[in-house]
Amino acid sequence: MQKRAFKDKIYGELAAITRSLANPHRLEIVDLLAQADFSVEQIAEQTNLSVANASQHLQVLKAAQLVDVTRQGTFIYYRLANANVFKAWRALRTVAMERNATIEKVARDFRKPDSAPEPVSIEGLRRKMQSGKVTVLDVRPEAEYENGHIADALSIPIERLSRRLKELPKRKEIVVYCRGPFCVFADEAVAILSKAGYKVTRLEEGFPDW
Amino acid sequence: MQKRAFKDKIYGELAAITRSLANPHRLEIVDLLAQADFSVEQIAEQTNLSVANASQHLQVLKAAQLVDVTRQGTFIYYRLANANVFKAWRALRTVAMERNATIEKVARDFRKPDSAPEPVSIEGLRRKMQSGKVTVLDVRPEAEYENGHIADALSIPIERLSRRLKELPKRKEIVVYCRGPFCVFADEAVAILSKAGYKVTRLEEGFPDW
DNA sequence: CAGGTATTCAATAAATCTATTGAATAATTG
DNA sequence: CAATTATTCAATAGATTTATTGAATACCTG
Repeated sequence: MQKRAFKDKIYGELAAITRSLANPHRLEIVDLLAQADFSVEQIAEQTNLSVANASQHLQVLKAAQLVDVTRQGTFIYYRLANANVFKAWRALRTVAMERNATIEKVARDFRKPDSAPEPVSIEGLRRKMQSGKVTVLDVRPEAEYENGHIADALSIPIERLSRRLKELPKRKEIVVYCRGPFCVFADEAVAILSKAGYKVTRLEEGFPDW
Repeated sequence: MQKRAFKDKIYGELAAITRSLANPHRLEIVDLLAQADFSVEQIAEQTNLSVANASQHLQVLKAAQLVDVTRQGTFIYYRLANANVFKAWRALRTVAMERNATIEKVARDFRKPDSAPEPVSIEGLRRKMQSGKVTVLDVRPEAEYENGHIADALSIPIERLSRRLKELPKRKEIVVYCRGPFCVFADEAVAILSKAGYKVTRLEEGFPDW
């Protein structure tokens, strides 16, 4: 094989994999699958896609071998093929957040109305946890918490938070986390909790980053 | 802004940046720019593109803010915007090499005819260097060597290697490196040197990875 | 400022990607 | 086995991406 043909082949394959990620819905799906396994229907619901359309996008990811499937009865569960897929997603996310002013602006504007406090970084949370003066709260759906969570974190899914406030100690500071920097569960939790008089911030990133 | 509109905006921007990488030529350009700055003409030459076409691809990367430019006289030099762009490229490369059997196969087939020895990893080279029994050889063009190289590496651009063999000590093992895992300069060097009786292997990855 | 060189722009046709729709398939339940 | 449910497939129209071509622009040299 000639040198040029070799390179065309290699970069062509590389681009094919990259293209399989280069779509808003598929990126959202990858971000979701970083939490846990989900069925096609669940994925469609979470991402506001029709089931057929979600399925098509999942086929694209599967063809690129970025996701794996397991059948359980009539349900087919999708998951990320491995941790490197998450790392690639995160590397793209990092570049995008850093290079693209729109993303930061949109995120800030979305959160501003709640006059939210500055999010805490992963490093910051580690320090707070070592000093022991913090309650860590996971507001993702229970299944995702069970699939993995920050050690000693409490689980109160966001939609039940208002009714379960009394489970949270009033004295300690609370740090809430959810799926990732683009997940709004933690923002909603911060709004609810600060209104209820808690000292609360959100973790900047999400559990998979942790 | 509604939750769905927020997500559509965020993932849309993310996908736009990902799309700017999702093309074989643009990936090759990013891989090249990881070495040093290059003018449009140089980029076009290295990647076998017409100048106009290379320019268009560079515009796409520039619009995504993945590259920066400097004008020097009539030349315009492009460079990667920062190290995170290289990290994103590498994360994609890692996933692709791991998930896509074609890439490994093509790379192996291309190298096999030379009955090349197994490449050494970055870790492996570090160990060899500590024991001091290795000559490290950089076969990239001189400008790239000058832009940055492995400490104590010799520089002999691949096209001059055959004529400058006497500069290399015969006794020590040689490890050659070049631009990256898809760069064939190191493979050519291994072929030349092993034919000349040297004990030689290539570094699996390239200088930017180091 | 005229001529030359490096780069970008603009227009276009071919190829590829996307969402939608409705039908087909595969496993489970009764 | 028929009915049900979850998922995939197939066809298609509209949108986007790409390479090519030739012209336009920006800067340098003399």
